[in-house]
Amino acid sequence: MSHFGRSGPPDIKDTYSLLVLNISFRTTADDLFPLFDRYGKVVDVFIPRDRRSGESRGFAFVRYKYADEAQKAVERLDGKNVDGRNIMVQFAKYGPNAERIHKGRIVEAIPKTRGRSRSRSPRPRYRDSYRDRDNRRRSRSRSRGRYEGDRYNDRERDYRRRSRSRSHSASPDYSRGRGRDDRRSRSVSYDSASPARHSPSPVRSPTPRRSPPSSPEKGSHGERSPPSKSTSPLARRAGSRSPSSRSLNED
DNA sequence: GTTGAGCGTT
Repeated sequence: MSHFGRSGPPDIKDTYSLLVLNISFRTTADDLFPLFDRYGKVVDVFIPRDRRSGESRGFAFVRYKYADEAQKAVERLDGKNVDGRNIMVQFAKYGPNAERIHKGRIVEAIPKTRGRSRSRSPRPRYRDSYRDRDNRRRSRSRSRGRYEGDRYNDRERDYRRRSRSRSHSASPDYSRGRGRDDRRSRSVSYDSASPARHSPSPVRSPTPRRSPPSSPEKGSHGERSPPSKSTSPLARRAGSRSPSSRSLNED
């Protein structure tokens, strides 16, 4: 998708991959191509997108044919304002298929047994990601500023907290105050939506009449028979009559 | 309609 050929990478033998970060979510490969093509021969422009949502993840990969052109593009386009966001262009460090990249150039895949006991210094085995990339991709965005630890595991949250202390400045007082305010604000919203504005007790369901909060009921009818063991007066009455084929006709 | 550190597809 979003690249020239629809059969994966066209030709990655001597191309130089550039990683473009901090681009807008609306920026597409077609928008980046003319911008990067001005500084050299762009072989391919690819923007990883989410499979479920289909939206861009906010970064792109631009492949140049020559290193000097790629280097020039990095220096020229790094920090350039594109679509309202200043992009960050740098050489890619990792490859799509575990290829080794030397200064952005795809050298070769990781060999199995070759020169293992050479005089080469033992580089760290843990390169970085490739094992948690799916994890952090799930919590890609927009769930970080409000509710944390709601459905994410503790290890995931801890991982993000420690690793992303970059522009994160929060004090316990601020966090506590905001949480309290937020909670109260939400409660007010619910009361406002209720037909009866009176809420004698801040806890308990605001409508203890006949419809639980689980039923998205707005008016008077539209209540199907609950599939569970709900013993609502209405449901029980209907069930007592015709539990099989009358509920559809009844209104 | 939202979000914002990072490293990629048939």
